[in-house]
Amino acid sequence: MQTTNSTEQQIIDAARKIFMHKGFSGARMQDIADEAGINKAMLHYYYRSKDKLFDMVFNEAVEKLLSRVSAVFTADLLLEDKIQGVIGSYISSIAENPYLPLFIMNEINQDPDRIIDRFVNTPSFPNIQEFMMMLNAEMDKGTIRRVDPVQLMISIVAMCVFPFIAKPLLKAVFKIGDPAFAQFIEERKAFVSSFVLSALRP
Amino acid sequence: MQTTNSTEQQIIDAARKIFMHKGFSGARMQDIADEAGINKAMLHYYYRSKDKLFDMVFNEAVEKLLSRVSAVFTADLLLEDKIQGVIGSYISSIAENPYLPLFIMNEINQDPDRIIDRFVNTPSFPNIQEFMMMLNAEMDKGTIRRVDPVQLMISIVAMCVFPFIAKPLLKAVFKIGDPAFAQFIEERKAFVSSFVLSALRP
DNA sequence: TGAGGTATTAACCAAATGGTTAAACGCTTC
DNA sequence: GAAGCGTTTAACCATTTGGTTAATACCTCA
Repeated sequence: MQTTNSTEQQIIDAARKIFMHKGFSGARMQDIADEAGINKAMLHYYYRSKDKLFDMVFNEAVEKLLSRVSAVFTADLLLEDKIQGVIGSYISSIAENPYLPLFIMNEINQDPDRIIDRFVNTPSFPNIQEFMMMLNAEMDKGTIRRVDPVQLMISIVAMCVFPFIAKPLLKAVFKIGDPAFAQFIEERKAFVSSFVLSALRP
Repeated sequence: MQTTNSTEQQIIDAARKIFMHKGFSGARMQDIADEAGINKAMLHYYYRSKDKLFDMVFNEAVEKLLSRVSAVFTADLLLEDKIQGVIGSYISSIAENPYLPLFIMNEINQDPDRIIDRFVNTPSFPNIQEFMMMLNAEMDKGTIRRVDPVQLMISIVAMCVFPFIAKPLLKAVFKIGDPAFAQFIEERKAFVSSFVLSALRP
C-alpha cells in the first residue's frame, strides 16, 4: 500500500527531524504533524503515543550510532590502514547525521536505564574484544606503544564525535562559518588518523 | 538580609540542578520549587519567569565552562609541563560538574544564536591566540611535530570532555559501574597528557 | 454503482504547566 | 500593640499539549 507506507514514512522522517533538534520534551506533536504536512491525529493513528513514536526514532538512532561505533572497533586489517580508513569513514558517516551523537547522549542522560536493556539486544553492538586483542597483539610485538586500550578507544571516538557535538560552540570560539567548519571536518579525518598513529609510535 | 539571600540562593541551586539534568524544556517550575522546598509562586517573586531563571543558570554555566576552557588554552610555562598540569586540572574541574558540558552543548544547539552575543562580552573568553603562538613557536624550534593548532586544541578538549558527555553510554558499552568510571577518569588525566605529548613528538 | 473497509480530518477533552493574585504571615519600628 | 514592610502561601487562571472521537473522504472490489 503506497499511501500508507508513504504517510508512515513521512511521519517517521518528520519525527526524526523534530526529535533530533528539540529532544523528547522539547518536541511538540503538532510540530511533527506540521513537518509531515498532516493532521495531528494521524500521528496517534499510526503510532499510539508520543512515547511510542519517540522510541521508534530513538531505537533507529541508537542502531545507527552503534553500528558506526562498531565500525571503528571492528578491525581485521593492518592496524595502520585500518585506523586510517575507519576514522575517515566514521567522521564521514557522522557528518551525514550531525545531530545524532548529541541527541543520543542527551536522551540517554535523561533516562540512563532505558538504554541498557536496548543495548544488550542490539545486534550491532560493538565488538570491543576483537579490537582490544588486536591492540594487545601489536603492543606485544612492539609495533605500537603500550597504552590502555579502553582509554585509546574512547579517545578515538572522542576526537571523531566531539566536533559535531560542540559545533555551535566551536564556530563561536574560533569564529568560523559553515563552509570553514565543513572544511575543518574534512581535514579532521587526516588529522585524527595521523595524530593517533603518531601517539602510538613506539 | 539573610532570609532573602538564603531563599534566592536555594532557588538558584535548585534551578541549576533541575535545568542541568532535564534541560530547559524538560524542567518544570514545580520541580524546581519542590527541590528548593518552597512554594512555586516564590520562583516568580524572585525571578520573573522561567526564561529569566534559566538565563541566570545558563549564564553562570557558560561562564564556568569558558573559564575552564580558558585554563586549557592559557599557557606560559614549558609546553610539556603546561599541557600535563592543565589537562589534569581541567578534567578534575569538570569532574566536579559532570553535567555542565552536555547541558551547555545541548542548550546551545537548541538556540545557537542566543549564545553568540553572550560570548563576545564574556571576560573569561579563552585566549586562543596566545596558545596558538606558543605552539607555533615550538613547532618552529622543532621541539614538537608540526600540526594544525586548531585541530590540536579541539582534540585536547575533546579527549577531556567527551567521557563526561558520554558517561552513561560508556558505562553501558564497557560494562563498568560508577566506581570503575571514577577510576577511569582519574587515570585519564595521565593518559591524555602522555597521549598528546607522544603524538607531538617530532 | 455501492458496500465495506481504510485513511484523514475538525472538533473536542482532560491534564499539565507557566504564571497571577489576594490574603496571610512575620518581622521591625514607633 | 499596631502600622508598615517584605516574604510566603493557597487558590486560581489561561494556555499549551498529548490524546480521543465521531464524522467524512477515499479507495477497492464485487
